[in-house]
Amino acid sequence: MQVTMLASMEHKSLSGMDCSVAQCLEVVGEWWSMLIMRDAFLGVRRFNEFQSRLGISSNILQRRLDRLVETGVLAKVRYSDHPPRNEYRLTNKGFDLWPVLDAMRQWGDRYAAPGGPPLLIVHDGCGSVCETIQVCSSCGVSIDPRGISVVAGPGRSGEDLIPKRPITESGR
Amino acid sequence: MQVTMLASMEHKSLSGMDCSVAQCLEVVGEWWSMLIMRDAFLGVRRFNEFQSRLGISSNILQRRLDRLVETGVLAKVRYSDHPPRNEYRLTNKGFDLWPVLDAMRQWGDRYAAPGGPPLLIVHDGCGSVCETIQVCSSCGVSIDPRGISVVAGPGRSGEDLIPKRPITESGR
DNA sequence: CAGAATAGGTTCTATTATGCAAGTGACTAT
DNA sequence: ATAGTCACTTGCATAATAGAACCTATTCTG
Repeated sequence: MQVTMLASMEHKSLSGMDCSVAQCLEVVGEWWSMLIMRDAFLGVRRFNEFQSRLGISSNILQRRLDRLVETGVLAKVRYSDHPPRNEYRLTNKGFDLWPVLDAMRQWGDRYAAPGGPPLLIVHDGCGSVCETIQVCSSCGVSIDPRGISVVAGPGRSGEDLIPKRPITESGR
Repeated sequence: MQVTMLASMEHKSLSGMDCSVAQCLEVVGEWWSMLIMRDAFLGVRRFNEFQSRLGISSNILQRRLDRLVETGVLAKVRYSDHPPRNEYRLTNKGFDLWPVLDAMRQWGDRYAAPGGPPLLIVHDGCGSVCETIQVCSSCGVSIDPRGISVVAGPGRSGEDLIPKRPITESGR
């Protein structure tokens, strides 16, 4: 699998990595990136607003925003020329990170929210507070790792695949 | 929102943080953690196997494994007493991180896999290569951020919520 | 018009984490 | 007896981070 470096630790790229999870981490795996994206989904756009909500130092925020723009998940949009002012908005590529963020939110709600979930999601379509469940795109049935098999795709040799076997401590 | 620190950077905890995404990142937000979990889902169990697949140094691997055990997503299971040998298996809590990993994989496949997806998922139930889609747990319809509203839950005051507005550069 | 405030940064330094290499202890295989 | 494996642990140089101060342009306030 040849991972050499995780998420580009401020620039060492792991280009050759043939794993999509690692590719995703290269974009949003740095220390504050995911929280910046979360705030972007909540409607935050401006430097100062990110900074005050996150409590991050401005130099780090600047580097993260620059990198998120560079990798194409945020776009720097000028909204005033006269004091030169920019805001950061999600691109479509950034918007598509929603399932990742949503999955993290649900996991955190379940395992690390003793006072109940901090945020609730209301599905406008049906009007109810809901969770997100994962279903198979072919048959629409709910899926989890126990009901799937992993095979090598076009982007990899498959030599390093381990034969299917129980993966949890309880032997599932 | 009061984030003070992202993912515990090797131990500074951000205890008071009322955001489930941040809570999740505190467990798997460190540099190699998510890739270790990915390998665990692929069936990797032993120290040496993680090390050789990831190309990570042994001291860092040790610290990551210890932390993943400490936070309860991996379990250290003794499989030999006589040379004392342990392996690391997913707990149920770790197993439930699957949607996060899967979402990252799909995003990476879409935006960072020029040679095609490195791995394909076959749904054993229907036998076809498939993707995962997210649907509303109430009505079963596919959802994305445009069709939902966010409201404060029991775990938060809601004061810092931003009124719903377009979040992408294209004004959606 | 002077002075304070705001937005969006940049620069500096101390602290902290990482990567690499080497070493340890308990065995096992030859 | 010697070499090798597995699961760690330690030390050290390097790199990334946090925190604070500083900077520039512009607007607001008195």
